[in-house]
Amino acid sequence: MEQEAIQNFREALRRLQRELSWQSRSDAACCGITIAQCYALSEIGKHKDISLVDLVAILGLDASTLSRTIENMVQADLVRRQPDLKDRRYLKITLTEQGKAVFDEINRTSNTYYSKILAALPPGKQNQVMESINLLTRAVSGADNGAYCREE
Amino acid sequence: MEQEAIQNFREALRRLQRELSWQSRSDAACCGITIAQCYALSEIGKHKDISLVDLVAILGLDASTLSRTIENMVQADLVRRQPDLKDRRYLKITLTEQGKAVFDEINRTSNTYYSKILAALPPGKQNQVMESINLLTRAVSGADNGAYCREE
DNA sequence: AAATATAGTTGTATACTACAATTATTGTTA
DNA sequence: TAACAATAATTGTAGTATACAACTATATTT
Repeated sequence: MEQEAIQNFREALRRLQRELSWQSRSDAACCGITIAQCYALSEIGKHKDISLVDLVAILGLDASTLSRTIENMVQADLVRRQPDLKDRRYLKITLTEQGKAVFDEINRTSNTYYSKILAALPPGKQNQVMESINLLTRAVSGADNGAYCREE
Repeated sequence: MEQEAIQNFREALRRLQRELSWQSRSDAACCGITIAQCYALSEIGKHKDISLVDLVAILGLDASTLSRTIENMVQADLVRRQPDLKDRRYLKITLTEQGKAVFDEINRTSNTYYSKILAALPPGKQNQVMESINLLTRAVSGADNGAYCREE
């Protein structure tokens, strides 16, 4: 494979990554919450009722990290924590009314934002870009991450 | 625009973002440095000689944040800080020998990694994906971020 | 020469993150 | 059934990231 093509590919992905992370930061900041909270909130909102350990699996964080994030969100009256009566080791994490409001707000502003991006693409390219994103995601997640590190 | 297409687009981008950020973390972790250091190191390596304020502009961070990151990298013997004799307000930040070694290491493993991703794309789709990434980056950076926030 | 601007550092505060150890609950097995 | 093992969650500890505000040193402008 040509080195130059790889370099370009790498640079292009990094640029995209930077733009997207910038967007994420704005996304959260605009709703008065942090990024970590925004991600957690989105997942909780999608599931209505989720345990900490399941959330950990989705978000790829340590349980202790997420436990504290949730604690902060409880303090901020965004989510509730209730023991699961069927198995009292588990929690049922749910959105409060205010949490739902923020969730809706995020969805609304995000949709507005992403529709703008779609509209900013050259006409007739939306489908191609959409397909490419999915192809790329598959390729990235399928790449052998284990072999990426070298032994020390 | 159809709500569903927007939702799919948003979800797809978030998935991609998650995969990419995971990769970045591995990338850095494999070289024994942090992500923030990895980004800084890459830019310093590309420029050979750069001031803190220029680095701030590229990375989009606060000067105080980056000042401390650089301080840590000096402690780790990855970079050097020298006053610019032409204008003694500026620093010349350069890579040490060890910093160069890490820089090369990052480039080597990154190129290996990205070539794997390219190879994992369906044959004949590489160009389309590459084009799409660039189109997308332009669209994202061009989207009116200022109007994204609502007044409080 | 004084006022202003710029580059960088330091003080302070908050958040994110993970690993290790701990508690409470449930499941397994002897 | 009683001891042991596994699981869910929290807390202790510590490093890093981050930004805003205040500060020092140098350079530019008026």
